[in-house]
Amino acid sequence: MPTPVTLKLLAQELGLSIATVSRALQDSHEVSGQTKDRVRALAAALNYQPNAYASSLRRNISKTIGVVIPEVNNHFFSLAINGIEEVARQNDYHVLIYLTHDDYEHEVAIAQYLTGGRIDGLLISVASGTQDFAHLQKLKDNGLPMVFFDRVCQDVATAKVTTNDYESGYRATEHLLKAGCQHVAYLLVSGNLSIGRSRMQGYAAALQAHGLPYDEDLVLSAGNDHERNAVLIQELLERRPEIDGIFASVEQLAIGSYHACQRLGRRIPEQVKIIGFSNLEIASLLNPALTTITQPAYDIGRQAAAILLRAVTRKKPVLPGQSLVLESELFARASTGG
Amino acid sequence: MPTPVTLKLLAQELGLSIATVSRALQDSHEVSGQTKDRVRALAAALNYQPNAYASSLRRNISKTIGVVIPEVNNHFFSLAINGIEEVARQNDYHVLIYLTHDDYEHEVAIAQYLTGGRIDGLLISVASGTQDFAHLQKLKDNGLPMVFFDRVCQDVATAKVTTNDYESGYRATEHLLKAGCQHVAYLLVSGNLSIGRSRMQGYAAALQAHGLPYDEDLVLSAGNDHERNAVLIQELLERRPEIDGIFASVEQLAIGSYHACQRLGRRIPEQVKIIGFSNLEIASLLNPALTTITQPAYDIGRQAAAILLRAVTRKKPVLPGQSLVLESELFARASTGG
DNA sequence: TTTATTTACGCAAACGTTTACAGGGCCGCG
DNA sequence: CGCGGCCCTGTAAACGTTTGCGTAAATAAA
Repeated sequence: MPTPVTLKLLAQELGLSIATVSRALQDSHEVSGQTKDRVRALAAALNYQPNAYASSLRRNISKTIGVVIPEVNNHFFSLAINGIEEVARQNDYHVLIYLTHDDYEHEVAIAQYLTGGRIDGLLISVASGTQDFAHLQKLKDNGLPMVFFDRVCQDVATAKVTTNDYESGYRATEHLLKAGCQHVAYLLVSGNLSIGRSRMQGYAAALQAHGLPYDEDLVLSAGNDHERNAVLIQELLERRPEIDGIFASVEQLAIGSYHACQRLGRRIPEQVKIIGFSNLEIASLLNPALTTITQPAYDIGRQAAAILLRAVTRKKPVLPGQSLVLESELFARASTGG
Repeated sequence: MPTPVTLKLLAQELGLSIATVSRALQDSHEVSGQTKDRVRALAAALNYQPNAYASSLRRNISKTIGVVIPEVNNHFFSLAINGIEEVARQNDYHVLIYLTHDDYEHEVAIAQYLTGGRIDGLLISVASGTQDFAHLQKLKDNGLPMVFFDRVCQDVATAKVTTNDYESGYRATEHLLKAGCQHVAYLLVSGNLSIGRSRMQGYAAALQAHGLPYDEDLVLSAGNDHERNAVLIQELLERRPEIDGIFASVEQLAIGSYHACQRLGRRIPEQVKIIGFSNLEIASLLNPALTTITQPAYDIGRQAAAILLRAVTRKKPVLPGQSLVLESELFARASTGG
């Protein structure tokens, strides 16, 4: 455990004051070129690394952003993190990560943590169970810049980065209808998720546009337990054998649908066609290849981080007007008869 | 931007000294029960949250660990992060995440960052291109406790959490041989990856045990570019048409093999059998279902974090003797004829 | 009563940085 | 020669916390 090399040490070694050393390292104009060179040389030689906490304390800036997401074991979120991390790195920012496991209580506890000034800004995708947003509003009221992405919360006035969920829902449903489906089920995760709502509205609108009734019994609200979800889907397919199309509003439910069909011996796409929101790179290798609505997850992460960091580095608030809506893409594959 | 609520504010409000307030909140025995109650009540009312940086600076403890991994968009690592995050949370620790994108330069830059005292400990899975470990050795010499997981570096004397790579390589190869393969190719990512070596040794040993020759031309060293890897595999299959088995030492190369076979029109498993290391939950839904060697990724993350945090919280060094080897599991599926 | 001991609190220094302010040397200009 | 100005450097305070030490009051021991 060697003695840490601090400004004080450098100053002593060089016969300078701490202030001068500090300024030299910041390339301040009030220190001579000669001195700068001497300081920099020694700093490099001793591998000086400024103490992040002392600096943060003094400047009230941590050079760190927080990312709160439901889970990381999910292609959408892991791609988004990739984008976030890249932008953060470009701006010399560090990334703290927190997982809510899609649980409201966890989310509240994390929000509580985050009031300690540990981060300069927050990127968050709210848990599906979150109905009350007081904990997030409080963070914002405390002056913490934040940007929502994907799973946003409309009640908090700040920027949000999302995909065109309504249109995507419409297109996905229409894709099934054009493929000949007459009885399309809609699968969503329960809770107040705004994206679930938007996509469902698109679903309902497409049905209506094609003269089909909206049947509430065909809408399945699933939970967090993957195995249980598969069972729920299985039960739905048994209860309503006329179902010939499934629109899964999240990837996991598309997977669950595959499992359900496998167990029931229903053939995809002959008996049931399936489309799902998904960022699986290997959708094309599934049996059968899955038709997907794919969100630009990486870009969502990048853009959300960019908006946040722009605000943070310029010390300006994040405005709702900076919100972005990116487009998702439909890849037609074998699961819908393609 | 309300005035932050600090110890000073609480002290003024209560007519106490800062020291007493601080001690009260730490439940110190040198402050009376009455006063503790008063302090706690006000702290709760004003939602006092200690300034993490001031505390870190003073105590020289950040309650933060760093996680350095090649990428997050990878089932193994995202599961591992899940485990890490869980253990960290249980210990009231925060998690900083850094991605190397499997690039040595990135890794060095990150190591440089980390010397600032920002973290109390480090969990790392090294980049495949990393051959020189001076940057990591320097971190350790600086007194930073670290634990390697999965992609370890043998040269640094600290704990490592891995899977039984040699045995897994042996079993995987044997599985192909027992399924009737005569010409088994081995796919690895280039670089000095110790896991790649161990798995390959298992591969070579299994060949020998079954009286088959080790053919260097059947060993393909791939890179970071997924598309290019698929092409390399394709070329290998064309160059050596007798290949009837592929052992992919990482998930991505199993996927690449599927793509290669798809493009060449080779049927799996009739013409080519494939087995791969993988943590894909949906391996069973692939076309055909992929036979996998699956590592206990979540547990690896948990165990590595546990070892690290035990050392950090007890201020003891991490010893090589604490290393752990977990067992991976073979799931036989259709891609090997199962 | 005096002297030790405990209890409950305050004072002040320290962690390593950043930065407002002051000041000493040196120049040129009046 | 005196004075303002510039260039460079140092002094010291501040960020919010933790903690060794001192101390006054209260209690126990002598």
